[in-house]
Amino acid sequence: MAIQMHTDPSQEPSATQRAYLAIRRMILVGELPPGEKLKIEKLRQALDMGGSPIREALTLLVSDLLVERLDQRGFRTAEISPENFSEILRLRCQLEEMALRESLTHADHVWEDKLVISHHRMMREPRSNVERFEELHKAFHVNLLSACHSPVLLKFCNQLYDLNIRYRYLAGKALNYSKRDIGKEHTDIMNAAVDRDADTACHLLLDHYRNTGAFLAKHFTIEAAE
Amino acid sequence: MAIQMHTDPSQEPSATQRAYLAIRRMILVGELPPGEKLKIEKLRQALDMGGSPIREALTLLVSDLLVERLDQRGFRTAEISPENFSEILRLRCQLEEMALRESLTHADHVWEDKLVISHHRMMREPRSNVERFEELHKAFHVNLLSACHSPVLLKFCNQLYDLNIRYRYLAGKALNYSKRDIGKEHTDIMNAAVDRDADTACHLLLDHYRNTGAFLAKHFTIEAAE
DNA sequence: ATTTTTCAAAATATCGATATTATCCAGTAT
DNA sequence: ATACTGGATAATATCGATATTTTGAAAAAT
Repeated sequence: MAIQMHTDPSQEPSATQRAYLAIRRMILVGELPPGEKLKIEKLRQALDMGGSPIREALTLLVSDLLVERLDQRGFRTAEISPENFSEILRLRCQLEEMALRESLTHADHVWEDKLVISHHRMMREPRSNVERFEELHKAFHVNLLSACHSPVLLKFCNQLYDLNIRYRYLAGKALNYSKRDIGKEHTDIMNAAVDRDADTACHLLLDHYRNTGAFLAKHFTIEAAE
Repeated sequence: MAIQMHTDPSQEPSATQRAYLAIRRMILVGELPPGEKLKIEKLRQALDMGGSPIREALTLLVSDLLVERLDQRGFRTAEISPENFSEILRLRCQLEEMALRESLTHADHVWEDKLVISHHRMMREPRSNVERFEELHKAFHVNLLSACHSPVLLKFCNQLYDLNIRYRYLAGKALNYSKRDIGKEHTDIMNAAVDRDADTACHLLLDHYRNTGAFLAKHFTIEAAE
């Protein structure tokens, strides 16, 4: 997360913060399609604020690789491509494996509790509420890595996670994930993690990512061929 | 780098660009010490421009982990710590190894020429001109990895490189690097890379980083104990 | 003495207006 | 027709001013 979060919920967020979260969401879920020009004036009106917080939010999104900045020519949402997708997947597997292994070596019972709770919440949420489910799904994966003592690595993983989730949204709801039992995959990962079995946990996690990746890649190539 | 560079040098850079480069430099070389409050008004006067480009530059620097943003309480330069330093070093070794191996598998003669040239320029530059030397030193290391087809990974490596260089500047000019022959280390790395000998090149590169790292870590602990 | 409250000074965040710069299209020349 | 040029239009980048918010210190209360 590029923005510092409030710990005090009574504080209402700054305009920049609101703009950041709103635009970020719109890009992730595909309301703002890849390559779309982001006109300050339009966003200004849509979010009902001045130009400064919009510009600042967009600048923050540049660092998340969700927005591109063209000097003197404004902002646009990041382009997508099969190469970019496979790069994200590859990097994600490598960095998350590092993070997961380190997380498991430091994992204590507080971590374990958080993990179990986030797993439970995710399993309870109906898949129909897509955005809410994705939120809980992300929370589960973040918690898995959360005992890793490397904030920079976690930041990278987080960024890559978001970039990947964007591709998942863009692929559309058409994703029934064929015959996979996603619930079981998560449960197995959690169990291996709770057992501190790093090899198994990493293996399961990366398979989980790669299976989804292969599925999405197929989807994109079909779409590109049409 | 977060900012889009101009390919056309006739264009003069935007105020934001100027501010970004200037402030970034000041942080890297230590003119703006760690944890320093970055007051818009002060920077505004120092760089002779309005507040907007300053804010935007600072926001870009947040993504580089060189500046921290505290919602409603402005900006400050990132703090340093021994933990942060060793994290940077560790991550750098892991990511640069990945990048170097991939770079070497794709390395062609254009890459090789660029590498040799940047090595030559670095070796010619007197160490007395610190900032200029560091620029060339960075160019050499960037070129080593430049054939890697993973822009995101390269971006990460670049960021980590800058974070590390900052620690080197902060440690001060007191660095004579004891008995090491830095020039030879670079030449050896280059030769292994030109031979496409990934194992040797990685080994030498990581030793190069770890030796400097150990040296700096010693320096920091001495300083912290004083 | 320590904590709490209050209030002024300082700094930030944001807005609206303006100066700059890019874009697009019509008109002209080839 | 096609390629270039000029100028109107739209969009961006930047500024200066204002509204909020934080900070720090003095006064009041425990």
